[in-house]
Amino acid sequence: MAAERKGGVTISQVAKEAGVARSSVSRAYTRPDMLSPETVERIKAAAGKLGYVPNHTARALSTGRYGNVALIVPDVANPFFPPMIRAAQVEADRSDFCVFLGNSDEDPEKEDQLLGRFAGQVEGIILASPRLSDERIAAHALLRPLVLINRDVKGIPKVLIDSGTGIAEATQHLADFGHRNIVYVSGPSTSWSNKQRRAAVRHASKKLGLELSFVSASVPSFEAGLQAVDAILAKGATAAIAFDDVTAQGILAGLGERGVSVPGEFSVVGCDDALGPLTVPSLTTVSSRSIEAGKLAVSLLLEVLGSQAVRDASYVLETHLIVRSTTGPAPERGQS
Amino acid sequence: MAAERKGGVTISQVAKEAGVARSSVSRAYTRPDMLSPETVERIKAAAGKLGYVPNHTARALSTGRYGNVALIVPDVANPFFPPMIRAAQVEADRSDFCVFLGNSDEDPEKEDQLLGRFAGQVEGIILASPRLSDERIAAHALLRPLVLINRDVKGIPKVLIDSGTGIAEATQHLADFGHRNIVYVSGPSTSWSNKQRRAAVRHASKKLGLELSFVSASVPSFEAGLQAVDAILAKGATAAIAFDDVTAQGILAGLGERGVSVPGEFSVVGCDDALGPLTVPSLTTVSSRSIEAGKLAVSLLLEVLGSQAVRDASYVLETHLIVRSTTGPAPERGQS
DNA sequence: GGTTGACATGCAACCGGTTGCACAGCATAG
DNA sequence: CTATGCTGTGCAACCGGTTGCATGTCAACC
Repeated sequence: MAAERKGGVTISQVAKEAGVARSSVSRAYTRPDMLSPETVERIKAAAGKLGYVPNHTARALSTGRYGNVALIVPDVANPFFPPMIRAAQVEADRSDFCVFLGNSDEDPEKEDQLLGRFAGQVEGIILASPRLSDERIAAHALLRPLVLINRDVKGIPKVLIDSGTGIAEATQHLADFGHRNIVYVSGPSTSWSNKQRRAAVRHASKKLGLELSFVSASVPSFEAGLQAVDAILAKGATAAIAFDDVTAQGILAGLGERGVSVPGEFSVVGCDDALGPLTVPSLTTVSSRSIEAGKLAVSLLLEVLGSQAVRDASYVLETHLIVRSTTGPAPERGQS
Repeated sequence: MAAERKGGVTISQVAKEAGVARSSVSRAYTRPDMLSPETVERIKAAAGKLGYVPNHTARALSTGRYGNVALIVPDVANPFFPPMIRAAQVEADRSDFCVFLGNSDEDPEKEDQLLGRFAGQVEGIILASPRLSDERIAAHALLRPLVLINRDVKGIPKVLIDSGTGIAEATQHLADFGHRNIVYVSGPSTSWSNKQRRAAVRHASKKLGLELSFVSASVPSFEAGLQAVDAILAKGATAAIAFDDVTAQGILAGLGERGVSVPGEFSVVGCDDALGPLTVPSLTTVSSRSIEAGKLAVSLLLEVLGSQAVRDASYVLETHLIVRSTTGPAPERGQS
């Protein structure tokens, strides 16, 4: 009722109103069992009357428990991340934690800055697909609990989405369709996922006797995919596996512009299933499990926070090929 | 260098190391002009040696300036929001603010909870497309600075994306193509944007003499769009304007399943330009300006924080139709 | 040469909670 | 009837900074 202007009703005001000591008010909230039921009642009544709400910040300062975690991603707007962010959010919520979100813009330095800015108001940090060096990551991990997503640094708990399995399936799928010459359109060089995917496609191609070339789209974006098309066609390939779905869509758009039909003349495979069946033609891609990764990362972090023990836990999530409509038989070879 | 175990190098440790008082260390960071240059230098050196980082929380407690803002959205994974979130993030960063992200899952109650949880550790809150009642919003606004996006509550600063202009253009566009019977597929009933769009399409249809019906997709999602298709076709319409792009994509997919060609037999218009030209066929839609909205909302909030004055400011961003490939001439009318 | 004022720094209170410890009151055991 | 222990509450220190005020120093001024 009594909507005091701005700011704050404090513990002292409640204490005075209820005729008890400040410490009793505090305990009424944190350890009510220490007080007689009547006292608790009286305090709660006074608090209600004044509209008292415990101050999160003050509590954090004296207990060291902030009730916050931070999640840092390279690009919020990349459709791979929102579902993950959402899942992390939900999971944190279940334990009454708040989530700070950081966007590094694919920039390692920015990532470092954010890490610093968040420090001191979070209990732990989740770094998703970090672009930072192993050394810096290890340094930060020394200062506070850290969980990685899609990055493998020794001694730090992590959740890895193993796109290798899915990529291998994709390569096999293309080979089955008779493609002999394919391209892998790679993503950020500092991305663990990119390294993993690149290695997987190389390994599978070798095993299957496919000719493989690489084209680089340093940033995973629609535009980068679009711009990669000329280079891709120049390699004489009949199919491409892209670092991610967004890049793949760019490639599709570029092929369309050049009158190359998909999947008739050229096949495209994405990765991360970030767009779902939402596009037409729907994209053949590799499942990502980013939702599980987000959820898992938070619960892993909270677990680490609970038991000081810095468990060097790793969760690995396997992926699989999802065949939709952008892959088909290799075209008959007219000329070289 | 000296990587002290966990937690924190404090101001006191730095003070001892540098041989000065705690207050001087504090001032070396907040008001260096009050100290002699040499002292500042000596303190910074000591701080560097110890690896001192000012504690955000402690500072917030004593100054009341938290350096945090919260952004609450109904669904992070809805592609309309990520670009907005990103823009808000970037803008906040420019002023050294951190961003809490909240996801309400389209649930008013959850929204209320989040508002409560964030209170006490943020200086201000941005509510994007809130599903909460006007009363609750006004109540929260009384307690702390609040900025709304796509919601119009009297006396509260806001950024509105006026999709009305774009929707009117879209209706005109369909009429020009000879469509006489159209459907508006509406979104969440508590959404201000939905009300606005609904009103705009109604108004424009009336003016142009079009027959208009409504189909409801209570939640804006691909599935909801998919499920709305039967109802849409039952209305005998030749074109649909959807509440947003995601719903529109669902409609497109549903039409595809039923063998209805777009734009040959049926035209579809989305709203928000959330997907860009990313899809094939690319979606005719209404621009959203969500990036500007996110940026503007943050700068407006920071401005309100700067000058206590609760400016009842409103920014209105006009929108326009973006014609792509999902609209075309109305089909010849074979039968009724 | 004593006064004045600017400047640099230290002291101590404060922000709003939490928590170890002391203490009073009362019941039970010896 | 005193020793013992438990329970409920208050006191005061502490978390890590910020900030108003007091103090000491030194140069400039009359």
